[in-house]
Amino acid sequence: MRDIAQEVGMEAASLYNHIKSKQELFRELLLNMAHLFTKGMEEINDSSYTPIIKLEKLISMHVKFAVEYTDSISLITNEWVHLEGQAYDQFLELRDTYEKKFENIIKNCIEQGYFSPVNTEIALFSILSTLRWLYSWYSRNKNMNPVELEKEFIHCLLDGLKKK
Amino acid sequence: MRDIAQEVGMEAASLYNHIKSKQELFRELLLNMAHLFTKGMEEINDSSYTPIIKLEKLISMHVKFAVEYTDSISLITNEWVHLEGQAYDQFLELRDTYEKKFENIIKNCIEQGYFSPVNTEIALFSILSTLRWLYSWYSRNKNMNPVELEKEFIHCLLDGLKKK
DNA sequence: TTTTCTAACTAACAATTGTTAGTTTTATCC
DNA sequence: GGATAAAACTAACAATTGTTAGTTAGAAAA
Repeated sequence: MRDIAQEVGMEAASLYNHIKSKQELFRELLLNMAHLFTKGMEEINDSSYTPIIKLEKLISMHVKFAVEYTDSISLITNEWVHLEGQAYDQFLELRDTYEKKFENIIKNCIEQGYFSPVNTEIALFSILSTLRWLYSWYSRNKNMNPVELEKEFIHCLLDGLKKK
Repeated sequence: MRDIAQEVGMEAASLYNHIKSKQELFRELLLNMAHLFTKGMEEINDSSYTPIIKLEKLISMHVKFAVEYTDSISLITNEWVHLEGQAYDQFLELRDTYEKKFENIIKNCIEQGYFSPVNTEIALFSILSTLRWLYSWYSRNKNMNPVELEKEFIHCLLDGLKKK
């Protein structure tokens, strides 16, 4: 809290005029970010695009967030375990439904003949790991061009799954 | 330290008969794990296998470590930033040369016509992210069969890169 | 048995942590 | 200009942290 206070130019105690506790601040940051992902997923999932285009739009969203909210993404990726009480449960539920929807889109790609039949759980895991760690590679390598990045990802993550 | 002491059945102060400091213990755990990876990489890289087989062996190593040393892998993946002084520098150097060698093997795959020409930096990043996060999916899903896992990974991570 | 050494113990330290109580400053509105 | 509210401040608290000093138990060596 003293570090945060210094960063915004006040004493640690003064922060408590604006927040109720450190946990509240942390929870707010994390759940806001989680809801951003949830909202993005819903918009994409409810659209009428083909499942492949949906995947491309999801990848695009992850790249955008990694570049735009690098710090928050670092938080949500690494520190969510420190959420307490019902915030922890709520986060896990948001994450779970996000992943389920993501996997369903992959399943649709297979059903509709775009992808060859693969283990969707592993495909999901592979894609999500890459997207979730993107922020850390991006902060090591700020000269990566986001647009280029997005294009390469769509190629690299999806083309391998496509039917020949 | 009190938690660790309880886990091994003694008082926190007694730990200091065995270690010099918390940092030393932490450093020991982390750098040992880092050297395991380095050693594995060297053995594979110095072998006379084709670059594709080398990649398969690397994947196999990551899967094995994720299953065998789940906790240490969690440490090395998430907590390395808390290394101090020269241990920090040493870790970064080990990681850097590991990644460079990994990328070189991918480049060899392209040069020797196994892979279609891709951005090797992004391919490396994608593969490594997946392998590094494997431990966390494995601890969520202990019923994953390591042998099956390895096979699926080799398929999922490499086949997408191969020439048709 | 006596000595020695290892590894546990108790008690306490200093530093750091999130937080609260009470006070003063700053801006806003009548 | 005086009242009011918001937001900063100082000072301190209680809890937790890594660690040290000094002591004691237990096994091995003499």
